[in-house]
Amino acid sequence: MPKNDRLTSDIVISRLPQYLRTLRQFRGSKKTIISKELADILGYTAAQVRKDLSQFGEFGKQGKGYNIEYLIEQLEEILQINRVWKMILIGFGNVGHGILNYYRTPDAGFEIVSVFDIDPELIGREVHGVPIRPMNEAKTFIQDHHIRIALLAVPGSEAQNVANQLIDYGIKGILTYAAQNIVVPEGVQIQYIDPISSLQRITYYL
Amino acid sequence: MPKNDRLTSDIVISRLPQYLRTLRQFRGSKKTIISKELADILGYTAAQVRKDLSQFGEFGKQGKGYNIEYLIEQLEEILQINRVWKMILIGFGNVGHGILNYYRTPDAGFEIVSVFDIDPELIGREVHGVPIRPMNEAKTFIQDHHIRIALLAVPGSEAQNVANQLIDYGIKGILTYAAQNIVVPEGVQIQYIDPISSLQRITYYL
DNA sequence: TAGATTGTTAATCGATTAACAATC
DNA sequence: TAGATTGTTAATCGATTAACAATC
Repeated sequence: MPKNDRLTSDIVISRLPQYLRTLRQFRGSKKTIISKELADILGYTAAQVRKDLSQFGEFGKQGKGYNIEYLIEQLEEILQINRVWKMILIGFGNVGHGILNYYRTPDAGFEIVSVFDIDPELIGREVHGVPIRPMNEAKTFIQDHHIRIALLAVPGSEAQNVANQLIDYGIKGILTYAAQNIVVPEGVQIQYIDPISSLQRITYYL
Repeated sequence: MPKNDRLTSDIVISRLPQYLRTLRQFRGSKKTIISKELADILGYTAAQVRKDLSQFGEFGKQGKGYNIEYLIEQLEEILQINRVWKMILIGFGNVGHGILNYYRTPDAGFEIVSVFDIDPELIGREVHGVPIRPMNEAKTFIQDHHIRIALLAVPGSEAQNVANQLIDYGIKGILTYAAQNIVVPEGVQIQYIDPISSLQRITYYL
């Protein structure tokens, strides 16, 4: 039972997946890890690691550190990834195609169960076992399968419109690959994958 | 001449690409934009937009706002993207394939000029006009073509090793798609594209 | 000129870190 | 038990925001 009361800031949440990823690397090779180790690998301070984790419970043991298996379990529960999330992918152009490929390794607990597009050429096809359906079936599909998460790979000019539709159909989380800001109502989560912005951050320093 | 003396924090830099992207959307439709508009679209405050921009110069006019074309130019200069950056892509599995597709639209000032892989099946092929070369030619290629940026799409277990090599060969900026932390020396920039972490941030709130 | 909005200062807010008592 | 490391408090640091004089 996390003691998080939504007082936890988003910046703390954004570090949890990093802790989890690092812990998984050590899984098997040893049993416990101390805050300083975790911190050094990720470039944080030991105090910050302990502070972040302490927001959700007391997972460590004084003098010993954190049990890796146990902390992984706890983080998976906090992040709600101790199950498989079924997602839909909207748009099957260059980007969408790449995304579908990316998620073929389903180890991560996220699975694309259907693609949607408006191109009649694509509709009805099946790629890597995932069917491509027409956009106008999205509403029914989302509702019938209780889909909460959508991956957006449509042209930037369409992104906001499509997002609005999806939210209307019941989608609560959107991961968009369109380099376009999307405004979402309270209670809907949006995350951006924007390699160009990342590259621009790199070139600034070169 | 930016008055930035490396006192500018990375968090400010990370917002510049967002400002730029938003400005480009408005390009054509109007001549000027005020800080409040820019802020509202991105979910910031007007004060923050003005403060961020003021770190680099006085780009606005009291009573008028910012000339969009001019501000775009300035941001492009600050971010050093008023030219085309030639990049190499390391690894041509599922992920690498998707990445190559992604950068086929070369409007953004970033271009993949060569792919490198170790798979003999792939080496020698050419995809979308981009040749796939053996890893052992990377050093010469990087040095001959003065490549500064590499996209990394190798298995997580290889990421650190390959990054070390690339840095040794002269690479100064790495955008990695591997879900693995990479330690780089001072002066080398690293950015992570990690959709799984982004999804985990989403599921936390669901 | 009057109105609007910038650039910047000072105040506030929040996040990070240092330090240490608690305890494994 | 002695040594190590946690969880947490208090101090510090840095980022955001409010407010306003300067000025287009």
